[in-house]
Amino acid sequence: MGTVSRVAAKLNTVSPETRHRVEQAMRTLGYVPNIAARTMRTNRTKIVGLLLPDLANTVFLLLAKAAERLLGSEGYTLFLYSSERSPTREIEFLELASRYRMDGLIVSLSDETNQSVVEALSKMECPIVLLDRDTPIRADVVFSEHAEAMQRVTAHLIELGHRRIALITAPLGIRPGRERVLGYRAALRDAGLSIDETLIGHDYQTSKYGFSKALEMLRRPVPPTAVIAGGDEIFYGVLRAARQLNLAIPGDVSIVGADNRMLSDVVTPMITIIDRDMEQVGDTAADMLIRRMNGQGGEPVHVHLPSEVILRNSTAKPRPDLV
Amino acid sequence: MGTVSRVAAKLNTVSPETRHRVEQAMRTLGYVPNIAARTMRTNRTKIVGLLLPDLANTVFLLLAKAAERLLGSEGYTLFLYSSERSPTREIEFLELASRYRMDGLIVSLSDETNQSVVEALSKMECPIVLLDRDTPIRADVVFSEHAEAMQRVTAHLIELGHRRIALITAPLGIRPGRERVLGYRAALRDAGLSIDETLIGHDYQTSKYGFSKALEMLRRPVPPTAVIAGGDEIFYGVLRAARQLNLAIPGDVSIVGADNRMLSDVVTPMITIIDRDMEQVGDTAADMLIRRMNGQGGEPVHVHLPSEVILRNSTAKPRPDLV
DNA sequence: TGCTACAATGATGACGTTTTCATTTTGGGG
DNA sequence: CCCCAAAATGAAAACGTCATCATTGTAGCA
Repeated sequence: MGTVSRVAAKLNTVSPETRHRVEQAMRTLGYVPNIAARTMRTNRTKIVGLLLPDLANTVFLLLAKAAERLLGSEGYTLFLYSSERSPTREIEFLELASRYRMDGLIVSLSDETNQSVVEALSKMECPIVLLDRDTPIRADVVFSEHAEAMQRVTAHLIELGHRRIALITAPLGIRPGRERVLGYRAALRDAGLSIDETLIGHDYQTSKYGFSKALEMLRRPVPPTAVIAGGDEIFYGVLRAARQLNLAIPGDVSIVGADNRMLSDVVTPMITIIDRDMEQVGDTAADMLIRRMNGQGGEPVHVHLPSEVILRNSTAKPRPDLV
Repeated sequence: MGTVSRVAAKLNTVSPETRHRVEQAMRTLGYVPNIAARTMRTNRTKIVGLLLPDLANTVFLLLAKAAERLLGSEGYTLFLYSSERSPTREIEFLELASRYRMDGLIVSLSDETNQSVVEALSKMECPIVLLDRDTPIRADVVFSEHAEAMQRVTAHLIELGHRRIALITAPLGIRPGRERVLGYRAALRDAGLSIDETLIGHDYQTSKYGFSKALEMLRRPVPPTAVIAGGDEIFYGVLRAARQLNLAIPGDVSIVGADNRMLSDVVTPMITIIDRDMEQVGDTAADMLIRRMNGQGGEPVHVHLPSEVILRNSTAKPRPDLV
């Protein structure tokens, strides 16, 4: 009977006595509401999909945790999916979201220039919040600030006396990669230094690439005296390369990492990093999405969140004989 | 009409011509099947839930990836959930699984002695595969071997000349904690060494605990010459403690880690670890679950998978003055 | 007491799929 | 050329919930 539904929905159009009776019965019968049936009737699943490039990345986990907390308080369940940086898997995820009729999506693309992904994304029916990507899609976006922090930390290295500073970061196909290169160039330009293009790497966002690129650079006859790693994986790779070459940090080479507080804490010495508050990113994205799922209309909203440079022991003056 | 369903289900009771017509129409109308409706009719969601204690743990991610691959090939979607080692969240997950009518579950409990979790688990209707836990629940289980590998690595340290070997591992409320302590004790016993209970820690499975416990032990007037970390987080903590005290590895203290290949690769020096093939664990669990979901009956199956000791540079003879 | 107004509850249909059953069409053999 | 078997297709019911509408019960007021 419809009354059961009224009890479940906690409406107040049911007498206390009846409510009690129904609740009693639900317990003894082990009644569990059938979400599929509810979904068919209401067209809402109370599921929000979160698409991430990579789950091994602690940065994204902080974000996911924060988003889950906020969405959970509104009765939503978070569905976590990792694309492994594969556009094919990104499209598969969107397919999944359509079929299961998810109520909303938070999406971090692995390549914002990929046409088919962007097209599939723009065809979605549910509200979407994008993470840190420039696309023509009409959707809310949470941007992280990269250029300015990169400019600051590069300037800091220059001030310490570094002249050959390497930057290894994500491809230019995603905004963070582009922005970081921009900030880096700006700092060098401001200092009146020429830019050695061979000291900039932005081919892949993997630990392997960070490793091999850093290795190649640091083995040159005239190696860089500092290496800036943009992004978690590359950071790992750069650290491995430094160790492989038995380079002391910061004695032989200064290193700047990104995001990964856990790793940068455990490595000797503690690493200077560019950090951002991923919980804030998660909270912001979830909040924007909840509003949209509640039917709030209006133009797409763009939020910009700051990054922070945390100076620690991995950056110091270069050895005079290396400069 | 029912024919559409026949086309979607790829049954061969439909003429090629009609099939083509229907597929054409589906494309032009942008038809996406409604899983909720299908679920209501068939009582299957094609969703498998994976409950993990922690997503930051790379060990579990390898497992999840492997399971997802195998389940995906059978048309299942993996729903990932982290309990954050909270029994409350574990029960919430089971609630979720019931409401959404998931087809099967793979579950790693944070405390197998928790009555309400075990009870909730035993009330579930769908097939369940447990990961490495001893419970009275009638379900398939994938066990990892811990005791024997721990015994081997402890014996190795004894052979190198260590006499005060610390073990910091997971609580005895989960099988890996118990088994590791067993193996450790067995090795000491076999060598005829007495066991210093103050060198065994098994209170929490957190980085913080590993850090503070290792710090306390290593600061003693007569500190251990080797520390074995059982589990990922504790491993992190032990490394941080060693760094904080400026202890050289393995000069001042030998260290044995667990599971985390990524971390043990990047830290100087490379760390001796107890390792296991988590992809195999994931594959095995997924395979067992798929069989059950296909209706295969029979007694619960228990599978035991091996662990491996990988000797690297973090274990060496203790300094003579320390022994 | 009798009427109205409102609260509480019962009955019913619709959501989109699958499946079963009935009907129509097709093709082959007598 | 006709009939029957088999293949193809159409029609209809059911899954569990929620929302709408109709009905019953109750209390308040004249």
